[in-house]
Amino acid sequence: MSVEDRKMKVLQAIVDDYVTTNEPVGSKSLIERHNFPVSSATLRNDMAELEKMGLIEKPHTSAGRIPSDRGYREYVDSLMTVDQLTEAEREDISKRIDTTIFEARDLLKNASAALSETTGLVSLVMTPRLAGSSLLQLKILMIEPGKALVVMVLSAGVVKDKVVRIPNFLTPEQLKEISDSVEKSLNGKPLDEITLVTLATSVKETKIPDSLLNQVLYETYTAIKQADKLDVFLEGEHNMLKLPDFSELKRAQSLLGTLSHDGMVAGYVNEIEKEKTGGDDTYMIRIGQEIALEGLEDCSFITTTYKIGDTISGNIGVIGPKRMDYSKVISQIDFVRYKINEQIKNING
Amino acid sequence: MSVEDRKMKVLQAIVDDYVTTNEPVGSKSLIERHNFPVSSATLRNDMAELEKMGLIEKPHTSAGRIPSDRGYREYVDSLMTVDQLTEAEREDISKRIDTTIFEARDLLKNASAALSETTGLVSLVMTPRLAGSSLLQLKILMIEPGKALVVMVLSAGVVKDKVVRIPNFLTPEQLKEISDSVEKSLNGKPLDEITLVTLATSVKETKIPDSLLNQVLYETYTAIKQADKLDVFLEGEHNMLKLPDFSELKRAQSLLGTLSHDGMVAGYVNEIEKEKTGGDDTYMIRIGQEIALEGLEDCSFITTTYKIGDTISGNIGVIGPKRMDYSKVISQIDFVRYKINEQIKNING
DNA sequence: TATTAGCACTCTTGGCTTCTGAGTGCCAAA
DNA sequence: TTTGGCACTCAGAAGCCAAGAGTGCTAATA
Repeated sequence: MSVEDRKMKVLQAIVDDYVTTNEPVGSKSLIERHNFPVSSATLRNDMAELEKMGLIEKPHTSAGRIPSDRGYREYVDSLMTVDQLTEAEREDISKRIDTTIFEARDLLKNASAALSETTGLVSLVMTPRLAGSSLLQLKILMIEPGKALVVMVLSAGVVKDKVVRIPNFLTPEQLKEISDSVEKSLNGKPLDEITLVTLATSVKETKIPDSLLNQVLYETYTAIKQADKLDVFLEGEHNMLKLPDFSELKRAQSLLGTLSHDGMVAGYVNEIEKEKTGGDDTYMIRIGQEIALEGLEDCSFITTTYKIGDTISGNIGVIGPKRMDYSKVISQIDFVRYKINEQIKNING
Repeated sequence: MSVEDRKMKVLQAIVDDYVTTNEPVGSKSLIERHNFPVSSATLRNDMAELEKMGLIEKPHTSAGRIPSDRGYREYVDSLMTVDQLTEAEREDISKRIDTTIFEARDLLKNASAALSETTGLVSLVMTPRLAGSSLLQLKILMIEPGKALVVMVLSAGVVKDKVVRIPNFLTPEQLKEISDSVEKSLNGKPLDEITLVTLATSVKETKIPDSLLNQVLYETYTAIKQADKLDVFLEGEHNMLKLPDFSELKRAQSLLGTLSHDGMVAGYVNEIEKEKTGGDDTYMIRIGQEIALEGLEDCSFITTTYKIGDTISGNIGVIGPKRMDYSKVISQIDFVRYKINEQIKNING
């Protein structure tokens, strides 16, 4: 084994040990726990070099080493081995997923809960990105005078709806006329290509007075626009309090404070998703300082993609301390993702 | 002022002081802050008696006194004066409430956020209790073969829907036939009086084969039953970490752990709502040990009722430390409740 | 009887010191 | 390049002490 190889083994050992013990790891305990065929003095030299390379660091002079953000990065990119879950672990996750759920949103919530429970971390699920999916049906139903329900069916059978205000004296027949023309002309159009103008042209031939028409169109438009809004479910925030990493109240405060702004988190996940290079089944991992959200400096994000049909996708993942068992967590996310995909196929098939 | 009266004044002063300072309050500082026309020794005697009565207690021998649960109860029931919010405070809350929201659920979420921000505590909003409200419309819309949307309009214009599975080869016409008969016969019926049998009799006269019919009926039934499910929104859990009352990690852990089970919290609120004696605009206050939820021994619940129309109601309130400014919080809840009621009237009117 | 001054006693809190042990860096030898 | 050895560092635990806030009790007083 070359010296370089050994240094990497040392880094790997440091990460592994630190993740399990949460104690800075020193040369002596490293020798004890792993069977390096060299002395502690040699490891000390290696560690000094790893530190020079910026992969590990000391909390203070006379302490052991902990991985730096770059150290974790190296570990995740090159050293870590992701192994399969055991049958029991798979079984455990499967049990938590309710196979009777028939609506995507509920399914995602359920999966999120399952993920947070099995990892003991914060789980994160983004609702599907629908902007690019197309409108297959659109119905405007009269609820009562002045109030209607816009129901949209999108690609892959996703259903969205919204209650809207309409002119009081619009009759059900008029509404149906509008609804039918809009549906006819928008059918198959991607959501993000629909504009107020598209809508207006679609009803040119109806005989309903413009003043009435306009409000209905505008409300319908907002309903369509709202349909592709991204929601995020965060679950298990309280798990973070159990971790020694957040036993300092201030850290916990700032972490949970930030996580409470789910819009910000959603925005961030969406952001990094755009920068993603690999395929749908790869992982986005963001470590420590790489995360551009206040209060998450000591955290890592791991997210991946689930799919609804061929085109629609969303994200699922976890937020945990930098010091987490990346390998295990990744395989857990992977299995949950697999379950989601499977069940969605089930629903749509 | 009689001796008894003074003792109550002393209790009141102790609660007030303790709420603001979070320090056990002693006889001397009591004299300093309030102008009791007696000496500290007299107050010491009074305090000894209040302690005998179980209204205050000592954390340890040589500390000041803090209110006991019963002390808070006495304070809340008889001593506290609830005063109006200032114009600025009202203004602040009003600003946080988005008046463009048109759907009850969103409105409630928004109000919940507003309440949590202004109180700095955890806000709690229950979705409306719909079990007793009646079904005004019911439509089953075909989404794609095998999949339909059940849309229900309830009293006061509340809309609920659910995607359900239907037999693959059921035609839109058949579905419409079922939908129409069901709607016709259920029209005006309270949700909780609808059973599978009611549904079955409503479609007796259709010519659709039973095998097809049964699945649709069953799914419709589950949709109706699911419509009156109570949800609860908790917001601002992270605020609790800022309070000195939960600076001990263990308390914070167990509190947030329990709050993460929102089903349990919802169940509990529903429970105490049933026991409620006063009118709709009264407050339910539960203090410390009175709360039958693990981890909330140091908390108080304050809830009240908002209304949708004349019959439908739900709860809104906060969860905070026992040591909170009851008077202020109550007036804040009250104002948010007022805003909700007002805006719902707006929507429905 | 209700109130008050005085006093001895209690207990937490915060500051200080000391001690211990794990860990480091470096040097000289193998 | 590796190793044994050694002096040095520093966080954290343990122990100690003094200060301060508060109490209960007693005896005197209105």
